[in-house]
Amino acid sequence: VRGRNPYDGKPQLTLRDVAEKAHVSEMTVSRVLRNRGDVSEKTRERVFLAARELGYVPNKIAGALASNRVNLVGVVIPSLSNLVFPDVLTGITEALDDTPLQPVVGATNYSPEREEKVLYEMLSWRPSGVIVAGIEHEGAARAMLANAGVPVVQIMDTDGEEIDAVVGISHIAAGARMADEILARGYKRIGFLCYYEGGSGLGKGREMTAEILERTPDLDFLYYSNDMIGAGGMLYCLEKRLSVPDDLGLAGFNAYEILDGFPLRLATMDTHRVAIGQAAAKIIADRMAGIPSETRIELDATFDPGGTMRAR
Amino acid sequence: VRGRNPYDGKPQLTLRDVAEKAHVSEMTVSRVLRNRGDVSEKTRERVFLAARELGYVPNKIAGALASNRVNLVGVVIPSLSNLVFPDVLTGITEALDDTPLQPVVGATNYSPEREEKVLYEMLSWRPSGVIVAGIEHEGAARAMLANAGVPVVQIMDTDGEEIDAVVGISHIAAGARMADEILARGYKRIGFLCYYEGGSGLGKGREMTAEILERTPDLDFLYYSNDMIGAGGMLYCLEKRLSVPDDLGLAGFNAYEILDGFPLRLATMDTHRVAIGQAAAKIIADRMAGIPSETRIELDATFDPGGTMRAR
DNA sequence: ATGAAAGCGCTAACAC
DNA sequence: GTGTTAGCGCTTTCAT
Repeated sequence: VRGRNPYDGKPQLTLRDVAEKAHVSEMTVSRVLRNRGDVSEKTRERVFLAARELGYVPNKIAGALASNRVNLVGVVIPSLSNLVFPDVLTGITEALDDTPLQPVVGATNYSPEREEKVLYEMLSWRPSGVIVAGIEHEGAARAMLANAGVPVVQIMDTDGEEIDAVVGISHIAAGARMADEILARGYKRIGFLCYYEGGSGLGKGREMTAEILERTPDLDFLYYSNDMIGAGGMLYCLEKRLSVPDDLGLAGFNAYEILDGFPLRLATMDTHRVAIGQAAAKIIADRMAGIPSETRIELDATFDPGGTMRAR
Repeated sequence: VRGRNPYDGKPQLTLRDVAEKAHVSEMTVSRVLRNRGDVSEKTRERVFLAARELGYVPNKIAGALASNRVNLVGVVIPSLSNLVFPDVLTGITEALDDTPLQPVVGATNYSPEREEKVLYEMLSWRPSGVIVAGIEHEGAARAMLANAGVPVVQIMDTDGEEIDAVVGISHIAAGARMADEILARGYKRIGFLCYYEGGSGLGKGREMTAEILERTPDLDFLYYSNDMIGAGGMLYCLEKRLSVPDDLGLAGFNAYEILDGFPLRLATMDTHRVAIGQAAAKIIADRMAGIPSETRIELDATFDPGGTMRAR
């Protein structure tokens, strides 16, 4: 009588099926399968056997509705193609690994409208918490997060006002630190190259570097908005036999591990993305466990001069 | 009386709340919010207004339980850090974008035990379909997939027996094709370097290349199991001023876009990962729509000699 | 065009 | 240690 998935051939197995086979009540089966409450070793074994023989897979939808508990953590990030975010996810996964919580990822493709939609979808599954990239949320997105009724951790950037909790680095401070280092090493004419990756970062880095050096040949430092375009620039400079780091210094941002193995190590700021993911996930796990937690964790980006900045 | 998420302060808004505010039945609200059935324009507006003013977010858990319909597609892949899989996901997302289906990703970290667990978790949410990387599933994983009762699409490799449907390339054929090309270009002493990425592929490629050339200096071709270690090897060879591609040819596998911008374009096979994702997702979407679909889609990997193989 | 009733599969609470 | 009961918030079905 009731709706069934159009594709579905056989009806799904329920607790009742297992209960009948094991000659116990549904409740006992439920207890065994969740390791909850006291069940005698004998019944426990009978139930496990029955469940295994039938190939029973519990229905989490029903369980979640009944218990009002959904052990999912929504993670809303711009993109999986940007190397930054898989790193964050690694940290989140690690931190959640010894909890019952599981991450569920949604990508916004850097579009605020899409972010709103993804958030709405996420929240409609009533997750135990939400981790969302960025601190500048406004309008509907901010309202949804503020009214989510679950822990909300904004990550990556701490320069702004958090809705609930925030974990990240101050990009302003990180930029200032890099500027200090550049000046302290005696570079004077500094170019800044900024590109939000869509296609190949390396190729774009080459292009942009060629262009800026043509336009302004007397620059003695190039600061790139991320390591990938920075690495492209580096390859270009090496090919043109420019003297790096003496006549021309280079620096990127993020410390991508993927670039280990390049001819020169690019100067960069390590933004500790794995640690950010870990800390964010820990906040949610702690809140679920009733442990009070920080609402603002500001990590320090770590400067690394690599081989593309001269000594100070 | 009933359980509530321990973190939950305020009770969640229900259809009932919206219904009361709009002076209609829950049923009417449900119809309006799902665009289902005939509702007069006037009530429709009243309902939307009430829902918006309250900030109502529907509870998908309840909806899914009642309708036995979950518009999620489980995607089980080894890792998000391996560049291959974000590409596949891009394709999946694209293909699902104009359907009600949404992808949900689980990572196995190349561990069969973890894959089993991830699959079990996925299936317990009763998704509309499953896309899983790899065709060699055995034991519990195979049984779960075979009995899932929903479309199952195995992706990447087609060399094996599919459970339900399969989309990918024949890695055997791709390897044979590359071998043909290597031989046709007159290379004679061929080394094969294989590494499943964990850390930096580039660095590993350098190391392995140094090692194999030391051990066997008279090789005239190096075939890498993937582009990333191949690119590392290429950087090493260029630094050592080896004559590529004349004295030493190089080839990788996968055609990573991220490498565009390297000094030389590495010879490779394009494995069409985005297309694989698209086709896999389309199979599931079609099945949901009742459209019969292929159960075996074998794409041809495309050979690209790049700049690291001499002419034939 | 709208409403009433039943129930999806499971779990919290309580009884025994 | 085990069973009984009620009900989570929604959608299906059927009645009006």
